[in-house]
Amino acid sequence: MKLSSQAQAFVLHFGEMGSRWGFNRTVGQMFALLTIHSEPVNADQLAEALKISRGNVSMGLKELQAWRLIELHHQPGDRKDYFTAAGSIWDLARTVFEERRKRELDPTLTLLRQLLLTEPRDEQESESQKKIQEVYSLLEMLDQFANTLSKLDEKDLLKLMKLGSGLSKLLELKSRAGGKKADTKK
Amino acid sequence: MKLSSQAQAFVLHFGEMGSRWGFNRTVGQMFALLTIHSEPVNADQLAEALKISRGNVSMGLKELQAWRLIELHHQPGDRKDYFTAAGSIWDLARTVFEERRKRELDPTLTLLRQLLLTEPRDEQESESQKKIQEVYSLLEMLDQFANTLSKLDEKDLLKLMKLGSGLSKLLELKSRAGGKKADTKK
DNA sequence: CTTAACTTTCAGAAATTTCTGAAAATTGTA
DNA sequence: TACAATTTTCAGAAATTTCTGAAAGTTAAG
Repeated sequence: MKLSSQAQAFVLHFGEMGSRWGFNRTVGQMFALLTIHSEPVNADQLAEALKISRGNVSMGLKELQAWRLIELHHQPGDRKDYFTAAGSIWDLARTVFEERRKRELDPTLTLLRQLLLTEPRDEQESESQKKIQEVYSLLEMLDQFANTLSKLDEKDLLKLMKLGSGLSKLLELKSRAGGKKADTKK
Repeated sequence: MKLSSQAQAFVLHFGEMGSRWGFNRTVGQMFALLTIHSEPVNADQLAEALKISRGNVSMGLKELQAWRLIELHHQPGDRKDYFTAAGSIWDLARTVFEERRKRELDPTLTLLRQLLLTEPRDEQESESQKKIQEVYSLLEMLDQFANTLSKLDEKDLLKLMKLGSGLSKLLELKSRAGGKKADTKK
């Protein structure tokens, strides 16, 4: 479990960025390590490579499993648990995207939906309600869009992301061609 | 500065979600408050409404300004600084999106670019390099795509997000129509 | 220039999050 | 069943982040 200096830098950086991506430093490091290292790695190796306690590794692995970012394996004749990143870089990015949508959008949508149920009692509340409705509509749409993106297969997703300025042209094209809902819009 | 119970719930929730969205609790609350409250608000009012110290408000405002999420105003005959959310809900969402891209993607792209410059010294390093390249390619593409989305005008963005399953059909359409780069792909 | 109104700063306190390591629990083997 | 290998748990310690409030800084008006 000796890391090249490149790998080392990669791992440390993912640790630092971790909190911005939704996990803590050591979880970020563990994820990065399992991502660049294609061979399965066990908990002791992680603890040694990252210089963290065995207990911390155990908690981190649990969290990465909750994110569905790692997979458990077994080596014949070895009772230890071995882990690898769950799939290709592409698969991992997709999973992170989906999990983040769930964690960042869903709870808010649920709350806002609930707030919109209660009738405003006065002018003041009516004003708030209106803003809440706006926020809700936007986040709801964003959530649906994220969902649509998640469902695209790799080929289409790649095509879409590579469009660049072609995207607005394509959207234009759609209007002219008269997309299914083009004439339904209010 | 009395908040309706709806507004109150909204503000508290944004405080709790704050950390997942890239800012701390009180900054999240301040942002939420300025978002539902259309009238300009001054620092003392924020401190009172959120029950936090004046110093904390000052720091939070500074951070929200760094995010470009609030605007400074002045009331005639009043020396205090007043703030409002910077634009419509739509504008705000766009800004959050752009700022997050900058904070979450750019530093990593910079590091990976740098790691890719050094020649691998052995088989081990060559393996790491390969993975780093894959991660880089994906994040670079994602960054470009986010950039493209940021540049779309509101009309097109709305159209795109509302496509739903129509999106893959549209992409299909593009292939058949023979997009500019369709035959250039390796 | 002086003063009063207001804002910012920042050292230390408080709150929160993360980490350790020893003990408890689990699991496979004989 | 007994035991040794391994993993998980979790109380308290350590590290980090956030918050307070008093002092310093800034600015406009007289």
